[in-house]
Amino acid sequence: MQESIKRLKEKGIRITPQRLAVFNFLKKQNRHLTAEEIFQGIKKNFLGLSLATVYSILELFKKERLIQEIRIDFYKSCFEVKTGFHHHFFCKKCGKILDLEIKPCKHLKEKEVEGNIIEEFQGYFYGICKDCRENVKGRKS
Amino acid sequence: MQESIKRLKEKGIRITPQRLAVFNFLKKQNRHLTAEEIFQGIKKNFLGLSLATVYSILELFKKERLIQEIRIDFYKSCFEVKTGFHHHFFCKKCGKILDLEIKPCKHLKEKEVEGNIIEEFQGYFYGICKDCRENVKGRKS
DNA sequence: CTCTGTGCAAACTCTTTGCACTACC
DNA sequence: GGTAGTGCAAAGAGTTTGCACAGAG
Repeated sequence: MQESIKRLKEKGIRITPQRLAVFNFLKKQNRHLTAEEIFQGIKKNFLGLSLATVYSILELFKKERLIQEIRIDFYKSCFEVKTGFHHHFFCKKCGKILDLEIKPCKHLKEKEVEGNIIEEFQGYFYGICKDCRENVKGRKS
Repeated sequence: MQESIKRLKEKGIRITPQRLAVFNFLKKQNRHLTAEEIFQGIKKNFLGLSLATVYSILELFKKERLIQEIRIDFYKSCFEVKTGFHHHFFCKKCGKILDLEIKPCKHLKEKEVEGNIIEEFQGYFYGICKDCRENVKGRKS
């Protein structure tokens, strides 16, 4: 809690209960969540917390590089606290998003490619996840 | 032209003037285009071509793996004819999407990762493109 | 001739915006 | 106390859907 406040202050972010709640919720869940999920997860502690506020807070955190936005699922964004660099996998069948453990290759960490400044990289894999694959097998189809 | 018809027929896609037009336009332009751009580019040849039809055709082509969808720009999709595997770059300043020539590493072509079946990979870089970077330099800011 | 594709307009989802009110620092 | 953040509701963009008509095979 104190540590969250410190992280936000370091970035020059003014502390509000809403911001702390969003940051702590993301940290505690430690996975990718949609704005809606964050909103639902927090709102019981705030009479009248607004989804628009959640979006604006996420936008701010993103700008300050505290979190990253993942848009592997075409029709909604997920957010997660920035951790080690990793790729994501999206299951076309069940819509699940997984973190992949495979090491990203070296040149994905370069700061410049072909004259363009790289601030960020997102690696998205699409396919059928282990679970869905095994279910299909089970049904021997 | 004949070749396009052949490609579509191979995939079991029924030939219509609209589908041919979309496919040929994408092939001719040979770059990522939004649904809207495709629509605008073709509609002069079709009194009353509909944007919804363009979307449905793109969806079909995508399913048949003739084209790929690129969603590096969070708020709109681009489509391009499937070509050699490459990464994309998105300029946060001007919104331009570039193809990067860097070779993707070997394991990005694997068909299976950690038990999940991989059908597709998208590598998205975000940053400031060469042109915008130089303009800023020029203005010595 | 039949089944599939198309056009149109309306609907839908997620996200953003504008403005008055609130509350951090 | 002043500036920056919040809530609300409404707007916005891009995409999808439903249905009647048209056209490919």
